Amino acid sequence: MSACFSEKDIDLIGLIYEAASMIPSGMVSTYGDIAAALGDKKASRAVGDVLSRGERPPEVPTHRVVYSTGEIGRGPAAELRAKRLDEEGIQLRNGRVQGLAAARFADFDIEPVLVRLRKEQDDIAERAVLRDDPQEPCRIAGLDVSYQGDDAFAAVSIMDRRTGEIVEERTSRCKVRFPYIPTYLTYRELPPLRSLVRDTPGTVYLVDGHGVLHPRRAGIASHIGVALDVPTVGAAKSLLVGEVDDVEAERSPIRLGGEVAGCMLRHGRKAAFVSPGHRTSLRRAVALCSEALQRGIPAPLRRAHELANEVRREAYA
DNA sequence: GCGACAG
DNA sequence: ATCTTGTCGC
Repeated sequence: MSACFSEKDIDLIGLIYEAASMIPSGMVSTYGDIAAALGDKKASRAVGDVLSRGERPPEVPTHRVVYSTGEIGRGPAAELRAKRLDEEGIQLRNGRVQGLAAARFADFDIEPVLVRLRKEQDDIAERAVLRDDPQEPCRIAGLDVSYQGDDAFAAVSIMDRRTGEIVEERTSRCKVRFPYIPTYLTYRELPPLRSLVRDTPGTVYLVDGHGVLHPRRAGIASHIGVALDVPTVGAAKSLLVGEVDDVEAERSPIRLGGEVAGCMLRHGRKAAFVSPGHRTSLRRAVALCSEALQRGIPAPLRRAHELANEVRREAYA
């Protein structure tokens, strides 16, 4: 059907390695340079995270990537980096690259993949249906992911709406190939979650993240809903975009772009930020989360979170 | 010191 | 999200 959703999962971590490997000896780049080459300078922190991780291939010249100030950081790792840069003819002084402009490499021959992903999100937003399915949901599923380095452990926990009992649970495990980047959460968590989502009539999926409360109105709940064609609701623990009308209230509308896009459900200090994902109205999204709310978190989400943590701990015991 | 954008 | 000891509170 829609070919744009069946493309292979993006290996952004591999692309970051590729980009860093393009920096010639004797030159340096900044984390922001690589992020910009990949299509979004906002991803510079993620680039830094990936290049600092212990799991990276040893041949990747991570020492050639520095802060925008030219600084290389402090500590034992920086000592080694300074040594390698010195061997390559880079002048350092007080832990900072001298003449950064002259030694700077930014001509990366690589696809700005994040630009393409933003376009895909725009497409998801256009396809998202913010009206209720005719059928009233009888089961509420919760989806969550936990991590151990680049190992992802996902879980789904399905609650019967009448009895409140958990009637089905499954888990999955896979390697992560996309770092956490705000507004691109889908590309990190969809791969581990995909196999847990079934198109079962009467089941609505609560996702740990936002629906339309997203800069492009395409948060992970919207994305999963449209891509896998299931009803979804976003329920996040903190806000990404939008403004809460009354933070003090137990329940308050959240405005985005001049309209009410979501709702805050507060329970003491904790709050759930709810927004529709797909095939669900804001009204129903709030009703579902509200009735399942347990200490500030919808029960199926809490259970999925616990389950994902359990399998992760078992795997690393 | 300011900004601080889900997990 | 994860890293982590003790600490605060019900």
